[in-house]
Amino acid sequence: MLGKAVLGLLARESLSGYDLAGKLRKPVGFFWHARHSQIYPELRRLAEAGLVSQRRVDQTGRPDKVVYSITSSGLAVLRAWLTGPLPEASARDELVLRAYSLWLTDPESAAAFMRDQERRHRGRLAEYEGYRADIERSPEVSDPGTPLFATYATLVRGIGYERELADWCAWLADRLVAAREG
Amino acid sequence: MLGKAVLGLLARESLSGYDLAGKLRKPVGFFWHARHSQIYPELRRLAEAGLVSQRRVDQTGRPDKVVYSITSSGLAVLRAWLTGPLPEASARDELVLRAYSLWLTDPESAAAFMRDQERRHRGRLAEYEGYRADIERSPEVSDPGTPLFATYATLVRGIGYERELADWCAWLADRLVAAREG
DNA sequence: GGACGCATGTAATAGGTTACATGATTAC
DNA sequence: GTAATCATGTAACCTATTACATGCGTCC
Repeated sequence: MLGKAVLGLLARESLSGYDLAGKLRKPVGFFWHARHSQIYPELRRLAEAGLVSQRRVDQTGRPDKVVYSITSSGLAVLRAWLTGPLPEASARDELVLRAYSLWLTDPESAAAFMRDQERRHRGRLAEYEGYRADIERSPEVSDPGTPLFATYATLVRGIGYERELADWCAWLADRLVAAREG
Repeated sequence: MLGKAVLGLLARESLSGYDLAGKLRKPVGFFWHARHSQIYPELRRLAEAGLVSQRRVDQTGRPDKVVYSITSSGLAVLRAWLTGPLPEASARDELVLRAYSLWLTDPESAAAFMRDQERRHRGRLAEYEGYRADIERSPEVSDPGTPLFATYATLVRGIGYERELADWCAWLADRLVAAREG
């Protein structure tokens, strides 16, 4: 899976391991991330499998680097994966897991906690809305053949996700205290 | 994290490892799952830490079993965790990762794929709506001090999640083909 | 001289999946 | 007999996180 994330980035532009690590620090497509300690070994594997090629780039004023490019065989692998069978997603969410045991705490603390989480996700939502305002100015967002279209699609998902989550936090916080008063 | 899921279940009722594995086969609270190979070692760790106690139950007509109960110290750990600091959730979603590279495929295949995913999530949504109809009949859902309240909260999150995801799939599929026609 | 960014790696540990393994009882 | 459910475990493998490690160049 990490390999596909890396190939997806390299299909857009050639990058060094360092650049890839930078992009994958914040989740790519808002739903995948990785650290450099994972990326360098993965690049070696991809290179050994012939899915990426490497090119040494000598630099002055900063350390030399190795730039990776996707190969035609890498592109083929990526394309085949895109619309292939998708295994059951195993959703894991610590926040919801906590909610499952929230009946053990006093409703006030629980509501305060959920309000705090709501704030967090509203913040991320606002950030994403900002990206959207920017990205929508480009006419390319309407063209499914452009990377920007795909980035936009993942951004819209990110916005929907954060909004739904924030709304749920608010709903739960309300319900926790409403029961007290009602 | 798995330990908290197990404690959360044992806070509701005492269970054997087998029972726990059964409950965790389908995600508990709709957002956490595990397999028996993970659960048995975890129970041993929890027992060693004094967070659960074990009791041998002899059975006739079926194999004997070991039933685990949460201890007061286990309850304390669970309560402390509930509203404690929540580390940044690292969202990982293969479907959205694929969307990030969907510009590489022809829009028709991509749209068909997304429609298929939409169907999948609408199905799960319908299933969850069914649970909700059932659960809402009980007056306990309004009482934050009951496990049912907490279960209901996670169910509502599951419904929101699936609906948002299905809507996004439909939106993306529309946009992929709309561009062709428009 | 020290902090920061560029650039790349390895090692230890933790978490999770798949597969291997056993053995009892019940239902067909 | 044979498949399914109850019941419990281990081992190999893969993935991911945290920490350790190095070294260059620039900016203050």
